[in-house]
Amino acid sequence: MSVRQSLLAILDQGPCYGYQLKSEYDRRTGSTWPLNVGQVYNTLERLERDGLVARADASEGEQQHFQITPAGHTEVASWLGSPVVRSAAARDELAIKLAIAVTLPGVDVAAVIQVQRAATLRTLQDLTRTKNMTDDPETAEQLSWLLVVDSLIFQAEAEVRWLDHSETRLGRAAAAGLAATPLSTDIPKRGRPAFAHSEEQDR
Amino acid sequence: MSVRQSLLAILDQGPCYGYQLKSEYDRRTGSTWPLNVGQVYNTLERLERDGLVARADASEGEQQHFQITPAGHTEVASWLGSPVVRSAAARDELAIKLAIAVTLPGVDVAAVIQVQRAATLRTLQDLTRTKNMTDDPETAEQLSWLLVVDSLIFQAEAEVRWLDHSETRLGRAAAAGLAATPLSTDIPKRGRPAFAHSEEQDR
DNA sequence: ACAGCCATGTAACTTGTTACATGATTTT
DNA sequence: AAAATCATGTAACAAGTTACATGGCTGT
Repeated sequence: MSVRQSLLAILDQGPCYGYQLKSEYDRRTGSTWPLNVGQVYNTLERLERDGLVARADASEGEQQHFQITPAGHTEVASWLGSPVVRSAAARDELAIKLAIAVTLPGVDVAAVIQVQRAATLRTLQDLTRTKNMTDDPETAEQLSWLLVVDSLIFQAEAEVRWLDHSETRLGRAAAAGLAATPLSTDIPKRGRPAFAHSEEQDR
Repeated sequence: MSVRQSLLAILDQGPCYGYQLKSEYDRRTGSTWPLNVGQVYNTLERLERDGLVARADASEGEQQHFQITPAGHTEVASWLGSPVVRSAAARDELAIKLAIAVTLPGVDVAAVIQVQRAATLRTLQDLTRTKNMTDDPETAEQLSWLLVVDSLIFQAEAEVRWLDHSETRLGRAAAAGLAATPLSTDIPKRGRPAFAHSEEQDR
């Protein structure tokens, strides 16, 4: 939803045409998450469909300007006024991955953690290096770009901490003789073996 | 991609039928990110289309078992063997939101930060309370669930820290007289005013 | 009998994303 | 003249998500 909402928020500043919106977006969020131009036009079409923006009728050969509608304005205000809920909806791919890996027999979870940590540390280094190049921002765009980089750094640091934490937790669990579970064993109501090479049949 | 990959990884343990996959997924990742059953069947169909799983021919009235193909097995190994890259692709909705908000004139960024922090702190409290209920895990599922909760806690903490950090940074910027930029002002090459009520025309 | 879970699917839809075609204008 | 940038779109597709229909089985 962030592309859609961002473009709408920019449009709340005044009418824009497609290409302009793309450059505005780039100017404001930097090159971290590049935006394909085509997506702008798609998004605009969908925003128009939902009644949040409207085409300003251009007088012949003029660029197609889009302007926000009252409903769109309300939407932007609501977006800016309400927090982003991260736990719900947006699945954390890494958390899920590790959660799955832990429950899977025969998977070297320690290795998974190690690979991830190495990658994240490398990312962290790159980010820090990049950031040091432009501290002390002079424009609002530089400032917002800096905030994005900060965010990535904070997140990456938290990720590393979590990986360390998980590693020790897993060590303790292994020491306690806790092993991963194969498919559907708990409460074998109708005792479904699930494995093809399993002996008994469940029906 | 996490749902698709997770289901495939579970299938790597042995053949499953649709409903079973859903419960396996739930058992392993807990209730944080619930999975709709319908999605399992959709995902299975797409995995089959991509040649990563195959229908095991059921002998009359039997459940439709799916089994992983060699290609699917390779895919799982590759998934577990390579790190999740977070900075690329996956846009951070909050970071983008704040980055946009900072560059938008007339937006009370401090308020946005405050609302977000309040919400995140509340989430953090809930998570901590939930976690304390089941520390010291006894099964691999409890362990993986705990890791997920830990992950959310670590992330939420990082988020709060980042929000604080951003607040002070914004304070400094405001003190330095740094203001948000209106639409397309930098380098007015062909001097496009962008605002409808603007005086001059650019072409 | 009925409620509730087990089980399988289908259809419709969302946002995000990329590849491609097309032409105008500007710069080199 | 050629290359780069500006500018607008279209078409197709990916993954995620939900609502709905359908039927069997189980426990009360």
